[in-house]
Amino acid sequence: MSHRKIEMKWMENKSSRLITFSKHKSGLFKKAMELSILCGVEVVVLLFSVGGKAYSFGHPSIEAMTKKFLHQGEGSHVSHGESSNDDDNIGKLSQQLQELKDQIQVEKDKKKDLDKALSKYKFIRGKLPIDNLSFEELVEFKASWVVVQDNMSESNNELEAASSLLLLRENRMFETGI
Amino acid sequence: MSHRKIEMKWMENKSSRLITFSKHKSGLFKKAMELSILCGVEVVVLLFSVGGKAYSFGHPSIEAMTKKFLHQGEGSHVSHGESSNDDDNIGKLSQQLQELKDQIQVEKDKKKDLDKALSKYKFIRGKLPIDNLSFEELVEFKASWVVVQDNMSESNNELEAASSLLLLRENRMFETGI
DNA sequence: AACTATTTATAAGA
DNA sequence: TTCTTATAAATAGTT
Repeated sequence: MSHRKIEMKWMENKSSRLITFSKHKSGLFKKAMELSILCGVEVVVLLFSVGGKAYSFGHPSIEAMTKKFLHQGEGSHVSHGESSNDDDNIGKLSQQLQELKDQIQVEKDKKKDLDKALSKYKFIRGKLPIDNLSFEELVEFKASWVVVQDNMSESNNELEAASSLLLLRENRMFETGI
Repeated sequence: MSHRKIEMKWMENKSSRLITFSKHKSGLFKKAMELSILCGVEVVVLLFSVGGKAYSFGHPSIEAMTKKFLHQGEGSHVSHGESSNDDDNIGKLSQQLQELKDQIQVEKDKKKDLDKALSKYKFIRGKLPIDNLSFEELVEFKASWVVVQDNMSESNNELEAASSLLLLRENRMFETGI
């Protein structure tokens, strides 16, 4: 009895599981790329292993998606009359970004001692009204979370988890598959 | 000559392409779920169609991932001695969040007029040093981006694109497949 | 939506 | 790991 189908449940045998993970990861990424090419869609696949290791696949490339993002709306915008030129806008955006950075730096300094206490903070579901936070509040929450994390462990696992959670929450508006 | 394999390139015929998209999307999500179950990994798949429509799949469920995130570190943290209790920490975090919210609201008010001009801003790759931004700077950039977007179109496409881009940039540290 | 001829993915073995 | 091969799964074109 060999070359048989396997039961759809967690594989307890570690070596088989690792082999299966490797094979299925390749297969999944390949399928993702095929879908992207055939139908002209952008695709992102993220995997988080139990050990916290993360794997990602994106097609088109990160470069291409960055380029698309940076050039979005080009050639299709409506003039408002009071517009300044691109260089001015770049300057203004950079300035705005710098002001936000300055503000967050102030927050960072004020919260220096708090960071340490928070580093072993246990979130209690229900006490923090995270389910009721808007997207914007979540962005802010994440910003504060990043501040809290600053002095923390050598691992980026929590940050990765936070990122995926934030993204998932942002995507509540998405159609969910299966 | 039927039931043959297809060329791996963009399908120009719209109806075939839609059927293929539907079939492959299901297949991809199924493969993602299998990998999650068999190997105990968390998986997220995001699709962005040309029209801007987005589809996502996550396993385990958003609920489960949220729960895991909220309880992360429980039972494994090291005492620091000067810790306060959970309720104090919740209060402090909430306060910190509120302060960040207040600051961003101030920024928002100050930038009210700028928003309009920026709404038709064309990003020029290379002029804005986005490739050199750190993760934290990107979080801040995104926060400012959200502010700018506030008065904008009814569509969430740009926000989705920004989200995926942010996530992709955060994941430069990840192993990239294929 | 369902049906099959084919192609593709992959489990186990080497 | 990488290859091989038997088997299972996915899917392209048809109905």
